[in-house]
Amino acid sequence: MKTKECKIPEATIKRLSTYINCLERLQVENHPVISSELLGEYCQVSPAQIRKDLSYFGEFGVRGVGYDTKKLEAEIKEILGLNNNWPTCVVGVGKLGLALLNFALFRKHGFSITAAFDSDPAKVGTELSAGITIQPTTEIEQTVTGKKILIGIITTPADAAQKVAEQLVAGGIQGLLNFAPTKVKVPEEITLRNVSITSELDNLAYLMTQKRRRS
Amino acid sequence: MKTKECKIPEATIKRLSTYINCLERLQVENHPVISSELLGEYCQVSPAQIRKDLSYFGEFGVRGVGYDTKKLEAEIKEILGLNNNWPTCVVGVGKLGLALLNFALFRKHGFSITAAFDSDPAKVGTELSAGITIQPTTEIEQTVTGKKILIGIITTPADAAQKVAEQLVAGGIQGLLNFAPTKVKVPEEITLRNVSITSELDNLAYLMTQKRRRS
DNA sequence: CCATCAATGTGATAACTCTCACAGAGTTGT
DNA sequence: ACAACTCTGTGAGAGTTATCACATTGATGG
Ligand SMILES: NC(=O)c1ccc[n+]([C@@H]2O[C@H](COP(=O)([O-])OP(=O)(O)OC[C@H]3O[C@@H](n4cnc5c(N)ncnc54)[C@H](O)[C@@H]3O)[C@@H](O)[C@H]2O)c1
Ligand SMILES: NC(=O)c1ccc[n+]([C@@H]2O[C@H](COP(=O)([O-])OP(=O)(O)OC[C@H]3O[C@@H](n4cnc5c(N)ncnc54)[C@H](O)[C@@H]3O)[C@@H](O)[C@H]2O)c1
Repeated sequence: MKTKECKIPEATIKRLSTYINCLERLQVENHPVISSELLGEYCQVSPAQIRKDLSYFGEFGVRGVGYDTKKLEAEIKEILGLNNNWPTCVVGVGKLGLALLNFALFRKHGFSITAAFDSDPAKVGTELSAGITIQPTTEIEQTVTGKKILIGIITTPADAAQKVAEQLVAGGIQGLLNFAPTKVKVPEEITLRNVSITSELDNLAYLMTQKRRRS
Repeated sequence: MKTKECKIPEATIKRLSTYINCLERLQVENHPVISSELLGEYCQVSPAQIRKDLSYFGEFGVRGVGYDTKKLEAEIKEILGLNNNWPTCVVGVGKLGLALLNFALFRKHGFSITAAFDSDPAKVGTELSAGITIQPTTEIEQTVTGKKILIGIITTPADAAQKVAEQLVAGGIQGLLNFAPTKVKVPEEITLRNVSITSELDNLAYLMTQKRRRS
């Protein structure tokens, strides 16, 4: 795998992630090989876009034939770093945190959730399905350090997010995925992504409103 | 509110949604007025970007002063169409579906979830907190039509997503938010957004891998 | 072994999005 | 009433991302 340049569009990375899901399904459906044309139809991306996305990282297809689904999936996982094992923890075991804790696809992408934290005394001590016990937030720092956890998922209410982020950073976390509807601030060396599910719905409402106004 | 042109960047819409959350917090923290500079710091967007985003839709600030937080929030909600009431339903009341059903921020943005469906006979009939009872999927079409539901949220496993989408469309749905890791196909007149939480984590892994390789 | 064919990989180009710098509107103080 | 000042709104330009068209490559079959 060669990485020609450092300027890969963020949108490309997002698409690579969806290609994986398509490729997995294609294998189940007995397609050992697929063209960019057909893959594009599957995941609703133009064929040229797919080829361009892949060309940033190397040549993975066979001209005149297409891509080996199994091999391409492995290559993309390598590109994204999903062939590593990423020790991950969840802070805030509420409705959303519980959903994420039980989300099977995460494990398939290399993320293994090895700890869960909550501030609610009633929840602390609860053993979750995966053999993980909910720990108090006071143990965040030492557990993250001790278990060498690299990724932290924040699913606490908004007003707790900043403090939780700081505790995770103190423990030596390297990446944070924040679901709380507030932007947390962390040192520059920490990789941070804020996820806003609400904005997806808002966007839907906007598009629908546009259509309505136009007609 | 004037809409000068039709070509609003998607990124702008996404940011408008986050501005709302910031503006709400600013009001609670007793800031009746805010400059683009400070708002930018709050939601980690450059001041120029904020002004440009807003300028697509009109003039909302007072020169030399800034923006009225309360008024601006209302304006943005109007722009996004969040001042309407959006009757919404959830299909697939699993871990994620339940989290979304109980998510308070949705209601604040104008989305009122008025029905929930699941194919699991053990779940059908369960009364959820909001006074909503889980209905069988066979009732999707008639309920969507009867309750004039406009938005459908799909949180079923991937292999059920397409069929569910078709049932919702048959009932007259206008917008779909799909959380299943597969792209569903619907008629052009339906507004569709696919949400991929996995790709957010994948993206995080990619960024972290980049940093690691660089050093 | 060569001709034919299908689908990739990519440079050029078009489209889109963000950043910058500043003119000018409105406020505040004298 | 006027001057000094602050922060908005925006055109112009830089930078980024997607699309297009086609030359190129490797497979396939006679
Ligand atoms: N539920 C959703 O569908 C959804 C969607 C998008 C974003 N979010 C956001 O995700 C977060 C969690 O949502 P939820 O619906 O799961 O809420 P929830 O109330 O069900 O869960 C929050 C959990 O965080 C715990 N908590 C509170 N303070 C804490 C602290 N300081 N340290 C550790 N844990 C703490 C609570 O005990 C609770 O278990 C919220 O910020 C919400 O806005 C939720
Ligand atoms: N859990 C997460 O954190 C998460 C994150 C991102 C995406 N997703 C996706 O969201 C979807 C749901 O995830 P989950 O964790 O809630 O799974 P889940 O298994 O907890 O829930 C799925 C629910 O869908 C119901 N269902 C199955 N077939 C159905 C059908 N044909 N019609 C109606 N309902 C049906 C099931 O009975 C179940 O209640 C999956 O596609 C998953 O990939 C989940």
